[in-house]
Amino acid sequence: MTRKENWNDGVALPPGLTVAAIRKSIQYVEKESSELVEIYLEQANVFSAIMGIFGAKALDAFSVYEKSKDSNVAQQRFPDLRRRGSGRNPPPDSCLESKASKRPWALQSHYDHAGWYVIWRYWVDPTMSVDPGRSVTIWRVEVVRLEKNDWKYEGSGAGKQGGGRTHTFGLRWPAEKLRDKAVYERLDIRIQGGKVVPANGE
DNA sequence: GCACATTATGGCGTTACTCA
DNA sequence: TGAGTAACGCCATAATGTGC
Repeated sequence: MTRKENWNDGVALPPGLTVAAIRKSIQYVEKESSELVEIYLEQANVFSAIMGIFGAKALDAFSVYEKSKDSNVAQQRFPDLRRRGSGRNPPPDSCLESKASKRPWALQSHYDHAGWYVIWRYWVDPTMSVDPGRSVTIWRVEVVRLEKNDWKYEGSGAGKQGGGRTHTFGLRWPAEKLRDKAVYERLDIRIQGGKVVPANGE
């Protein structure tokens, strides 16, 4: 493998989560999602949701975190994952949320739950120029413990008068909060002009 | 003044629950 | 049983803020 990558041992991980589990998860998500790029081209938001789901699925398989046994909860309630044996209403330290985004820093959610978050930053490369045979590349993975007040309410103009998105919560100062939380980082991909691009000359 | 990050606001998708 | 509501999953872009 020729990819240039960096693993940062200094990032705090939630109890029981290992770097090995994250490594396997990255491989799994990249492989599975590469086969679904058509969805990205069709509708990016749906693809991104699927990326998050793949992330949760991988961590369920490779770590001590697991999806809720109650399928209703697993499908739509916080958290995506909980530590094995942490019970029905796990404390924030045992909650793990899997999120995927193609944006460099920003993080949006529909809820302001406290807990651990794993963020899969991905890049879609239909020409497969960065990784031959692979059209989806995870270029950074952040692991961070967030509190309720790290989230800022972002209102919505949607209402009786007309459409719009439903309200969201956005992470305050994402770049500052996440800068040193990257447990994994590709060195041959960087942020330029607020966009993700392959580094020149690689 | 430029480059970049952040904020605000526009959009779309699914599924489950509640209640008339 | 069907409509409305609420919960979840996101992206894009223009305007504004900030640091060099």
